[in-house]
Amino acid sequence: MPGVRYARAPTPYGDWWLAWTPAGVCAGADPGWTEERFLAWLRRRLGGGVERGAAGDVPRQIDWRLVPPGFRRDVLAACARIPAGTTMSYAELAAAAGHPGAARAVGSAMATNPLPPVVPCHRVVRSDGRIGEYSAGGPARKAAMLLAEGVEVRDGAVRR
DNA sequence: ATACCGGCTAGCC
DNA sequence: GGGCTAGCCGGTA
Repeated sequence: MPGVRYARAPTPYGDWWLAWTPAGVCAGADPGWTEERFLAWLRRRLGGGVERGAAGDVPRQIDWRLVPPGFRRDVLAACARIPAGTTMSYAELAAAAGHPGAARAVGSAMATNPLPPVVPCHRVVRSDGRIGEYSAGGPARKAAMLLAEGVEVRDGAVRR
């Protein structure tokens, strides 16, 4: 799959690894990943033809090629519409995505989000306000990211 | 089919 | 508030 570029690019949460095609951003990985790890991860999913690009060339659009249509795409697309500085519970996101009652499965979909932090799965928290888990760096990073965009986080929970 | 498993939840102490 | 539980849904082996 030629035409895939990647770079360590600035985000509101620091420099993250991002990958893109002419169609849009298709993958992301947290700052803790080494370049080798991200590259290997990209090649396994997109094939060869992945090359380093310029951080300034990252498109704004999202390229959903790594998210198969269906439940996961529905949920991640709905997640992408959560405004910065706000949060939604797993149950609310399930309903917003057209799958009421699937809160538990939404957690699993977030856990396999291939494009953090572009698809802001860090804005999805538990119904009781507790921060919940975060695959791309753990709950502490999730809390820091929320704080960075103005969400009040106290004792591992957000205001509800 | 069938049996787990996991970024959850509501209900009940 | 805390802790525990059965129930929940979609993914994967």
